[in-house]
Amino acid sequence: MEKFAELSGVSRPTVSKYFNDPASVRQSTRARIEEALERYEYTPNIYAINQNRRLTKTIGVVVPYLADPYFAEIARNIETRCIDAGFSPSLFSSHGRQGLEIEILATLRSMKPAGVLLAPLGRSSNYAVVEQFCRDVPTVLFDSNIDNVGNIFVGSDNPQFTSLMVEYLCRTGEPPLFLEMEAPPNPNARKRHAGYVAAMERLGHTPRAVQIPGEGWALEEVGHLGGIELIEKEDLRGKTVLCSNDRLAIGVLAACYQKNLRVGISTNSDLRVAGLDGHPFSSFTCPPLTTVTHDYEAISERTVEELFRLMERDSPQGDREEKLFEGKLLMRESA
Amino acid sequence: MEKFAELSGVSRPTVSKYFNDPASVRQSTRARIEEALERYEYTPNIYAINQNRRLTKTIGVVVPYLADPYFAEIARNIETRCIDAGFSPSLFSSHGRQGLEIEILATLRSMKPAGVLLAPLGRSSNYAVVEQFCRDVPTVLFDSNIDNVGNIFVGSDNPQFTSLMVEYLCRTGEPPLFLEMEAPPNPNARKRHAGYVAAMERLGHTPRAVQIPGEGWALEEVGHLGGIELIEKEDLRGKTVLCSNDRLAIGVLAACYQKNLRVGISTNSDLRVAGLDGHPFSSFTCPPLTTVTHDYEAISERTVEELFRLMERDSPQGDREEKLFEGKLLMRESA
DNA sequence: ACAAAAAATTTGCGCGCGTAAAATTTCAGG
DNA sequence: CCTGAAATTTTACGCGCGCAAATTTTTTGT
Repeated sequence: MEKFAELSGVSRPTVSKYFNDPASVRQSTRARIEEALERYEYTPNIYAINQNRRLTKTIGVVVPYLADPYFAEIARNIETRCIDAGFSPSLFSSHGRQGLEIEILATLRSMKPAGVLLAPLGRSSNYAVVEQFCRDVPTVLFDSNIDNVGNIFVGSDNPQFTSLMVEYLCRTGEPPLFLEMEAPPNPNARKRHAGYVAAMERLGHTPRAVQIPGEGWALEEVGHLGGIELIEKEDLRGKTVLCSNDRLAIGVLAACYQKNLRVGISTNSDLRVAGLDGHPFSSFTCPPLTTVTHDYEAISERTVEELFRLMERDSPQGDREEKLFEGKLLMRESA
Repeated sequence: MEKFAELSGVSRPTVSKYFNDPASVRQSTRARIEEALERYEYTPNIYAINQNRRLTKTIGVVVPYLADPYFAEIARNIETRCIDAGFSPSLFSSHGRQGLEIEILATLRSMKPAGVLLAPLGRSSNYAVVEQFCRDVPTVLFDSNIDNVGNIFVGSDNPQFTSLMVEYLCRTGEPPLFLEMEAPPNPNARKRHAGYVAAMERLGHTPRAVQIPGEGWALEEVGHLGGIELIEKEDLRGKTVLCSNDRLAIGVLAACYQKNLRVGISTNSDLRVAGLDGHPFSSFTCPPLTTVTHDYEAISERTVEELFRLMERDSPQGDREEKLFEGKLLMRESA
């Protein structure tokens, strides 16, 4: 950079200024630098830059499980927005492991990121670690809320999801039973459960939640095995099964197929199956899955937006905020 | 670090050595450092480290489209291996865009990574850029091969995939027609096509490949629309459809369902549908998808292994190597 | 037990840049 | 044309560390 500054005929700090904000130098010097830039090609060393800057231009993005299409889609969306805003997103997946999440937060901390978008593991997050992290680094929590942690949470209104679906299902047929994992990796499951119970009671029905065994993120498999087991134990014909999420539902659809049960709303079907999430591939199941979808665009937009707002005001002021987005019912053929 | 070294009673460079490799200092000094570490908590500044090291401990991982479950799965696998080997993987997705891939490679270049695992866009990669990158940075290409670029490629033997499947399909029923995209985002499609034609001819059948319109990475949708169109144009009953990949097949399954065609090997089915890839969710389709699966474990293991080998020998020596893994037939119910 | 070799540690140096303060240039107003 | 404030550029310094060479300590061979 020293040499490059010489070649362009200005001092090194001026060149430094230029790279931080080309508009901060006089038009004439800017022209000189840009001209030299074309002739000598030079790229500032990001490590030297980041070492000296108090805050970098990096934005950390952490999701609990990147091989889940829902998070893959959200991450893709968020990444694009960060890039467009002139930041360099740095993507991490906790792979469902608490230890990794802690490590990632430590790494992130040392990266001095301008901000972090964190979808925590939730139930299996280390509360104290996440809490302290949010206190030190401008962080927007998304997808999974953790009570009283961080300044802001952006996500979906999970009870509303279930409520919406329950109302629809009750209006159009048999009240649903609720299928969920015994130990769901994602804490939203709890809220969906609560939403289910509330909605059923509001409508004058008796809620019935079925817990199926299994843990981890292989949700389709859990749904499949649990579905098989349920079908063998109980005649599901005429009934309606609302799954805690689309991936479980996909597994249940597979189980129904295997057990020769026709799923759908048509008169010659045996039962209805519905999911929650608006999984990217949910419209290609057989039959296409009726579900409540997140507003992916809105959530990722708002998440990024709120982070930028948080980054600007350096004071960790004010009340904790929660921005919840409602889901939209996708009526398809499975229920 | 200066202060910390004082507190632990050794010189700063010794502490530096300790952090680079705890085994490189004497047992007694190591104990002193670790003791001090517990009392004063100190983390080296990664930026300062990376600025001064000629090569960092970073390993770049680039995939063309992270929201594709296949890449998500591979990336997850690879990341884990890198972490276990003591490196910090840095994950990037090109999101299917050439411009982004170029940017990512530029970023990566400035990150001085110890090595890079690159699954290029393929057809729409900028040949010159990728080629030069592989020349400058130890890089293992995977998934998509680019002729004569880089020192090594690790991937699947695509012609063998198709060949294996065609043989199976011909042995057990009607010879398949081949369904593929007009403009597939992934170059492996070409090899699968070639493998299909070769296998069919070898078996004495007339190959027939059907190109369906569409581009980009929304493969299920492309398969779905293309499937619908095909079904409307032609009676598929009694036939066998081999799709260029599982995601297309999932779309085709949806199309069949919608058009009231029963897919499967059972006698009361209308047609058979098969895919290629061993998509993570392919066993949960209705019916479960018959496919040829990549050896995910072996590929990711080998990919990482070869990178480490490449990193050790600094000379960019020798012939270009290609490590191809055979696929395994997964006989399920769809074909 | 002693010299030579090997291993570990320390000294000295510089990496490439941001940033505050000082020096310079530019520009408006009279 | 001159003065002073504002905008811009330069000077001076230090960030936190890796690395090579020099020094010290430990190990090895006889």
